Amino acid sequence: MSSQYTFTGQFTFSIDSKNRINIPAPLRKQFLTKDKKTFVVTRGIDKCAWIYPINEWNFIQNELKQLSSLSKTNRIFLRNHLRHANILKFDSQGRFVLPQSLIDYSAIKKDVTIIGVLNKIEIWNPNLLRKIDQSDEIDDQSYEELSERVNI
Amino acid sequence: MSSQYTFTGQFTFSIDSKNRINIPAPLRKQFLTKDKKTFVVTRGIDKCAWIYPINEWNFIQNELKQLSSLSKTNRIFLRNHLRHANILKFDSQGRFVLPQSLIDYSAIKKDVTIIGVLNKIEIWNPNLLRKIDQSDEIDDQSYEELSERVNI
DNA sequence: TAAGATAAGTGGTTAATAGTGGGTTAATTT
DNA sequence: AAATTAACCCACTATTAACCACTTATCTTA
Repeated sequence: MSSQYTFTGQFTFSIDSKNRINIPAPLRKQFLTKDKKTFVVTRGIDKCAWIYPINEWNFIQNELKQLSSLSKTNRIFLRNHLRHANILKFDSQGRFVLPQSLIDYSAIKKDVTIIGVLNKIEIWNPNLLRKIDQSDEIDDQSYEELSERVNI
Repeated sequence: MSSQYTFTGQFTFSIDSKNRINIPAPLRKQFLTKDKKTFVVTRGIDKCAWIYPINEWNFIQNELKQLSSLSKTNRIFLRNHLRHANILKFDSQGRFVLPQSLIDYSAIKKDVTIIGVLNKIEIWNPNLLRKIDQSDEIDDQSYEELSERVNI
């Protein structure tokens, strides 16, 4: 079963003196109906924070349970993805406080860029994202491979 | 399954002081019956904006959901295709506001040329489109290749 | 073909919502 | 018990969305 969430779009907001971040209204709306206001923030694979709605996270946890801890790669992967996961809610204004460890990991200062990526939301330092934009171009070979799996 | 939409034709309209663009009536009619007034505007591959009716976009989204974020190529691809996608509705007059980021990307000033391209609609800066017209001629070889796949 | 009626394109005003900032109290923690 | 953190509340401003109004074009019908 695929995700019921369809986060899209990009927004640039600011983080305030109490480390609160506002979730853009278009994204926030999807939370209110489906699983109230609970979600999980954790480390992204890139240098950003990932936000999953709680029932999306539950689904991912089930996927992770399939991985045997006999494999070293699996052990490392599991550890790093679970230890930084924080279960949070947002306040009556639609904001949440981003844990200090994730602020550090994502190198977030004053402004944040928030991106909807279907089943999750990414929180970035705008400058870092811009750098990634320029360096992480997809080469033709990768596009060729993608084209065999995705038809858009 | 091929698309149910058949957008065709070219129209030149103006964008107003509030960044609103009117969808030409002939194109607009196809929205009203099939999926109300919701659609997605995003970056075209060329320097223009693309509009997809929402259920057309849902089809694309389902394809994208197949891609795992463990792959770096997939992450980049997903991010860059979803971040510029805005889910919008048009107002009671049949207009919508084009997000600033897409105005910049498409270099749109005062006038816009709106083109129907089967399952999507393109929004262009008229001058840019004219330039493309002149430079982007299809050579004979490419036509030969096309002829093997499309019978018109 | 002329006149009325309808629809289409454009413009502006008002009301609601979203983003941001801060303060006060309750709850933890040390 | 003091200090730090979290929850809750209120408030200001800017942006956005809903609403109304006018002009031009197109269609209909006598």
